[in-house]
Amino acid sequence: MGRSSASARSASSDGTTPKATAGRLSLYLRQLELLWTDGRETVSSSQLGESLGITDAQVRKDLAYFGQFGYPGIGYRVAELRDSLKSVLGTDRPWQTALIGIGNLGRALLGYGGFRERGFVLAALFDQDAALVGKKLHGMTVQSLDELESMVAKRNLELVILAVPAQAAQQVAERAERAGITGILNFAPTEVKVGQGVKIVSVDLGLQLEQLAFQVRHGADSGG
Amino acid sequence: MGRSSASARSASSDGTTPKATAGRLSLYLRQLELLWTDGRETVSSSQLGESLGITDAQVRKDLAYFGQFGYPGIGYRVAELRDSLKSVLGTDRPWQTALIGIGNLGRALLGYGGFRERGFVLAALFDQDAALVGKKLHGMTVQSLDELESMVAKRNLELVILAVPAQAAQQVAERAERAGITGILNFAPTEVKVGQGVKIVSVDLGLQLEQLAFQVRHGADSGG
DNA sequence: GTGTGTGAAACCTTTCACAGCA
DNA sequence: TGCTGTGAAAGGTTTCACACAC
Repeated sequence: MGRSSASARSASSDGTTPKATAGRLSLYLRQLELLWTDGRETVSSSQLGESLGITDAQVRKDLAYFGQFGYPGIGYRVAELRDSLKSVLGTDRPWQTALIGIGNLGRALLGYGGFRERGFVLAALFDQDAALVGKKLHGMTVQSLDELESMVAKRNLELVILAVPAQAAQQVAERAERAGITGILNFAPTEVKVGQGVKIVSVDLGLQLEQLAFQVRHGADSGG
Repeated sequence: MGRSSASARSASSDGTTPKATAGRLSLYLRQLELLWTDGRETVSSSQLGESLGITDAQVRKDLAYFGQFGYPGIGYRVAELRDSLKSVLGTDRPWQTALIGIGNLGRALLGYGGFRERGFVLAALFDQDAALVGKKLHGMTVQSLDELESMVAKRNLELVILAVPAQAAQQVAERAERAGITGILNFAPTEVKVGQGVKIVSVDLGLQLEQLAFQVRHGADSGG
């Protein structure tokens, strides 16, 4: 392929990113942030992969889907690759995000700094419980779900973190979809279906513990 | 292979369960619990897969790794398959579990009913912060990490839910390992390394949002 | 007819190995 | 020398398609 001799070129690829590769990009980025705070200037594919249990060839293949970031004989420039990956992942600009469901988990997520750090701005809080509506948490007022539609417009909300009970999840997700949301991070332990225009990532905490139990029972290699 | 004509036989397979299959077993189980509460007696592989976006052949292959659970012409008996999967996953008996790190996230996990429901018993709470030690939460007293070793013995603790800050995660994980823990569910947004005898499953919440952003940006199919 | 269990084919992912560049 | 980018080989996973059972 034609390579540019100067600085690396990031691209959205041809729309064909292997699923498995996408999942590792975030890991690389997390590691690069760490290297950067440690003052590292460059890193090789084997060094980058080592701490994550990923082979050097795998790292190079993954990155190659998005452009030519490396320098033969040198490796990758930490700051440059970090910025490129942010751009690929879409976190080079902030994402306006709503939190729906202000129960135990919702409140914890509200206090979790990791979202803002990665470019996600919690811009609105919603709950169906009238007893919660109007309460102030972390400088924001909990609103009724009835205000979802108007707030999507007003605050340009794009993503929703769904922390409602399983029985309510599908219904609320559909409402968010109609309101124009494009992505849902679902914490409810149930399958949620939405149209093609909305992406969903689900995190079922109980399910993760179950997976751990399975690995402990059978001697599955976790890669250490 | 030789089949028994009577009821299905569950097995730990030959130790070779495809990684991908293991990840789906929990989904099947979750769906089966739902079907069971709905009063369904039997379910076919296509019905079971449909709601999860999984093909019928895939469902049959996955289940076949662990035995012959199905009845030709009928499908699978819901209650029987549910019990078999619980046995395969190891959640047919309770797992004694400790929660380490009683911050925002830790407290939320403490209030989350999904763990106990699936067979995980929170049997001890630990935190390094002296200001928290001695406090009572959900009927349990927060203990100093110094008591971890004795509590592992006293309460037969097997798993740890690690909800500590990233900087502390590695150190605490090693301590849990030395104490005899066999599995760690890690919520700290960092790589944690332990010996072969300890399994780790990591859940990085920020990373999940990043994956969602990536899917929204590029038009990745989430399977709907 | 319905629906499982399973070889074989198709597809996807990872590893290997090496040309080429600094 | 050190290291990337990448075809080709190896390994794993999913889908197909059908014999067999109820």
